[in-house]
Amino acid sequence: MSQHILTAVAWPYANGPRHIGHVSGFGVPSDVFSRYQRMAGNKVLMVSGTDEHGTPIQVQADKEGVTARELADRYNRVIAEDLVGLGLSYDLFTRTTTHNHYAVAQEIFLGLYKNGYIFPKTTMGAVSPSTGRTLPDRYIEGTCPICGYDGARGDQCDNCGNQLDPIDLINPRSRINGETPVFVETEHFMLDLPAFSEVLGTWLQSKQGEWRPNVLKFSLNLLGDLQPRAISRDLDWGVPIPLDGWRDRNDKRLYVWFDAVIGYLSASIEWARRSGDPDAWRQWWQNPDARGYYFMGKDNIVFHSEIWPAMLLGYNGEGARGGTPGSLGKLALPSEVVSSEFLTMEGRKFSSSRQVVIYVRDFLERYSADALRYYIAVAGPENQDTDFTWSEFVNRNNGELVAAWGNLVNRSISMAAKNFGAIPEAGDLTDADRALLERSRTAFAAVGAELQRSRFKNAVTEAFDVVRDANKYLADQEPWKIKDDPERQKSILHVALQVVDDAKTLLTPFLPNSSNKIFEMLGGEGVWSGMPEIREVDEDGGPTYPVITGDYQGAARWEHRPIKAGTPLAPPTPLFAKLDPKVVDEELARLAD
RNA sequence: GGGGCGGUAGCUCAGCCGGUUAGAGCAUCGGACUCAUAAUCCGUGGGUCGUGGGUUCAAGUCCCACCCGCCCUACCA
Repeated sequence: MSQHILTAVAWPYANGPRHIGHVSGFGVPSDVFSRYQRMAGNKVLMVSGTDEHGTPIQVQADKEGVTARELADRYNRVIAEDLVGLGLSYDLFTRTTTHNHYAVAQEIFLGLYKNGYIFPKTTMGAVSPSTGRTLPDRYIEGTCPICGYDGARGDQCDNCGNQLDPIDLINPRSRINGETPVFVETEHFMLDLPAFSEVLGTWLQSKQGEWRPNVLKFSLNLLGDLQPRAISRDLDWGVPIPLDGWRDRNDKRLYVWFDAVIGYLSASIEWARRSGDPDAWRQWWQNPDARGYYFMGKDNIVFHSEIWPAMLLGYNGEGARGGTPGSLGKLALPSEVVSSEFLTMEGRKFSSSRQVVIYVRDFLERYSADALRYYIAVAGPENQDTDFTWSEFVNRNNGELVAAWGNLVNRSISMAAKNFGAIPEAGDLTDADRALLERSRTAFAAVGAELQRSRFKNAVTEAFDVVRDANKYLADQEPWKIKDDPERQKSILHVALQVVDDAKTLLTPFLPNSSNKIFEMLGGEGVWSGMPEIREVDEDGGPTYPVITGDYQGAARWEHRPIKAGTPLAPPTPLFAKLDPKVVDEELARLAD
């Protein structure tokens, strides 16, 4: 039965290029999942984009002497290129600075407002006297009034751990330019999260046994002390507040997190419009059989398991204050929040400022996308923080991708090509032949079940067990020794090639580039698993911007398919590049800079 | 300070509701083979499961305390 699957991928923040820690959290897992779901016959809509509003972007733009818009334009493109390079199959990767996104974000705000879940409140805020801009708590530091530590941040003292109010800091100063902030009254809009604690609790409880326990436990725990949360900011960079008297103010904008999570919906709507059927998005958001899977790193859990669901419930009129759905109609909550832990780098935290970082684009300049995808799938931070080391990367690449899998493909095709020039016919099968064929066939259900649950490590490990068994089979059968019995030799190579073909299917979600090559080597025509591309688009003739999209309706299906005897075979070229162990030292030297 | 997660072989990691001699891959060592990017296959050694208590016939697996690492606590996945 074909199902509608929304793959909602966390929106990368447009303040710099992506490093491999970022893509190990939201990128590769979401793509593996989506490719699998498409192969399984489901209708996948995979959306995301760059998150371009907020104070950090404004601050960095000021620092570089450009406008926030210019900075966002730059990194929107850089990030899109990073993600395309990895082969991430977004149906639409867009951005939050589109007219469409502004309109949808404002519609959600209005729906919540009309249903009584948003209310105004006057608070004291810190303002930078020279720029007139609000200073978020994090951008203020000073002496802690409790312990006397001098480097306390406005929201918390790192020394004694106490939560602080920036107005209490002794000698407060801006971390941006050192000046002393002034505190003024400012009016903001608050999202009434407590009005959702009961309905969120019921909803979360229903996910027991389905979600990863760490995500669920964390989310349930937050329900205890939900507080109203400000969803506006004193800033001129962001989505305007769509109320009379506010709309035209250039000093008030929606809080970046409020608008960013709406991106999942606005991107779905933009995709539908570009596809020619403006209502197509409803199949993923209003169809009771559709499922929505959200992929992110662990620091994002609260926004996806608490705030975004609360916003949807409020828009639907399903919080404690009741209400009616807004003009878009009732919207679906996440089915599952899939969160990754963090990747560390040679034992240290990723840090762009301290050069403890590997950018995706630098990585892809020297190594293949499949090599990185494989490493993240098999050794990534799925259940706990994990450490990326270059020696581990080289070992995995050389020992598993090249020696086990690449070599199996190469030796099988090479022998068959040399001896028969085509896929040979199978004669009578022995027990060993049947056992191996059975092995790869049953792997589809086993690997598929793991992928369905987002257990990528288990999935790729099981798929690789087939590869190991196939190498063992060849070692046992020794087809190179039985030159006097070409019929038997044909059978063995037919079986080996069949299992190679099955394994390439099993590995397609992880290694789409190399699986596409194997598909061609074995005589496949057309596209096996589609790859993404960047297209320049615009909105009603406005400025163009890049989006990631693609046609992913390839031939790939999650099933065994018989190879055709007689298909011509050419001598193969290696699939994966073997790495010289010296690259470990070279890469470590780069880090030490 | 509050909350969450983790600390298992040299390395990177699996171990669901507690149950026989704690697993995988890589690395080490020994052997076999030569179709293949010297790749493959077989065998071998290696861990008082962070520390200290407790519950139990039985604990890596439950409870308590502590140590260490990481995340969130109004914006670095």
